[in-house]
Amino acid sequence: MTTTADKVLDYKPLEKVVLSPLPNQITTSFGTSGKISRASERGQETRQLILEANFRAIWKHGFQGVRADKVVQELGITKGALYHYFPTKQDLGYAIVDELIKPMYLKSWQQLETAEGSSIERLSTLLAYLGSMINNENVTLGCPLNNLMQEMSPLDEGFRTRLSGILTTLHGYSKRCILQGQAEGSIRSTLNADSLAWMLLATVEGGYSMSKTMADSTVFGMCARLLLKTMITV
Amino acid sequence: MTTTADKVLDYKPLEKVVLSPLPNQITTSFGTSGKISRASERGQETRQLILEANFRAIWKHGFQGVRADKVVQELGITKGALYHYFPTKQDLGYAIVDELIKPMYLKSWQQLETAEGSSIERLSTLLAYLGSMINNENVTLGCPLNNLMQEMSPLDEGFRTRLSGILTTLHGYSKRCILQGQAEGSIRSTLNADSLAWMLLATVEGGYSMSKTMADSTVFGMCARLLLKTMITV
DNA sequence: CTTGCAACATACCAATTGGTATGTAACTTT
DNA sequence: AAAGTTACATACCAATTGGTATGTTGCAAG
Repeated sequence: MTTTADKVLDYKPLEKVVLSPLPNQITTSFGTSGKISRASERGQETRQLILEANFRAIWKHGFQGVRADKVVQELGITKGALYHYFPTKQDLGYAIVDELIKPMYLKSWQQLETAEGSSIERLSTLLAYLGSMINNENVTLGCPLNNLMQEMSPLDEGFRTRLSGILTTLHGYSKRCILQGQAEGSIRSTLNADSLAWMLLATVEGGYSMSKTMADSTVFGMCARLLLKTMITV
Repeated sequence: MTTTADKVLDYKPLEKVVLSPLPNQITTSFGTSGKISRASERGQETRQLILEANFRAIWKHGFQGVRADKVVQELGITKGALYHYFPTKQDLGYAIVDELIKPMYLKSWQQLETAEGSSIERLSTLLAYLGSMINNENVTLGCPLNNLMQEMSPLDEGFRTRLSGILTTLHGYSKRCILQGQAEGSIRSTLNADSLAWMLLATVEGGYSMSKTMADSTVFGMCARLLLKTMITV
């Protein structure tokens, strides 16, 4: 017997975005002024390399655990370049959140508003997509957003407000999708949309967390599938 | 209109355990041999002080972020004592997991098996209890277990196996409680108990995570209340 | 064509790590 | 009461941190 939730969670992957190495779609749009010098062009490339390499390092070691100069050394870049673009480690961290993590997550979750299909189908597609990002190599790395939230929220208000801003946006996408689903009749309307949106986020992030520590990518799928099932009108 | 889930989540707090400072119930049972020397008694006290102070520091700063010798210095204890009891920082970390975190969580979640009332009532009591642990001072600190999972799982297999062991036990408590609830008829039996137990854990840890970064203790409550509501037989 | 500035490279640095080596007082065992 | 052990305190240490200070090189505008 396959239920609606099962069917709806059958893989319908979006364009495959591999997290490591980073999607190269995510590049800062620079040179909007029209005139781009060779030097500054190469400069922005270097800056981007530094950002992405440190993103990956933070993903594994945490912000505090990362030694930014060692990370860039492996790119053949020296401390000079690093501190040329990012005056402090904190600035580097903020830039990684603003320029890599934020667009990455907004892009994925925005599909809840822009993609085709019913609300529940869009939710299903998103969850399937998020689940498909987990593989055996990165399962213990978890969710970069969640990792950073856990580590930095109590330590640095600049990080916390940036990250809570991302969450608020994702919550907004989710809530509107849920409300629409309830209007359509595909999502149980007895469930408060605002709370359900938070629960969605909590279950997704918690699911990543469980998979990470259990080193078992299937746990996330179990949580996601069941979450959908409990939302669908009976 | 108050639903079953609302009613069942009305605070029915267990004995109030304040996390900071740590519950003094949680002390290693030493001296079971009957003969307790003065020196070793005082020694175990010192050891316990070191453990608890570092637990609190790790809760906020993460394992990597903690400087164990500075932590004990604030207790008037020196490095000598610290390295006398814990040969390395890693040993200290493992001891904190084994002797503080593990018993703390097992004790709370075991109520799912030992407490009175129906399964759904016990679940509700647990969630209310877990929610009651969050206050304005510690909301951005989050859940000590979740924090450590996030930080250390990819970095140290010893940490990961210890933490996954705790999760497995909590999952067991949850699953058995859910199965019993399904037999009783209070929990929707169309939901797979194993998956639901993982989703319960994910939503709880994810809820802590959301509350932490949003710096808003009410988010956890929203997730918990809705989770219960989706489990209850309609 | 030269002056200026961006884009790095190299060398250096104080403070901080996680620890070790060694001493000593108190207590325990024989 | 001598000898050994536990429970610390103090002083020291190499490696690492997050940076800074000072070059150097190449493009680009005036």
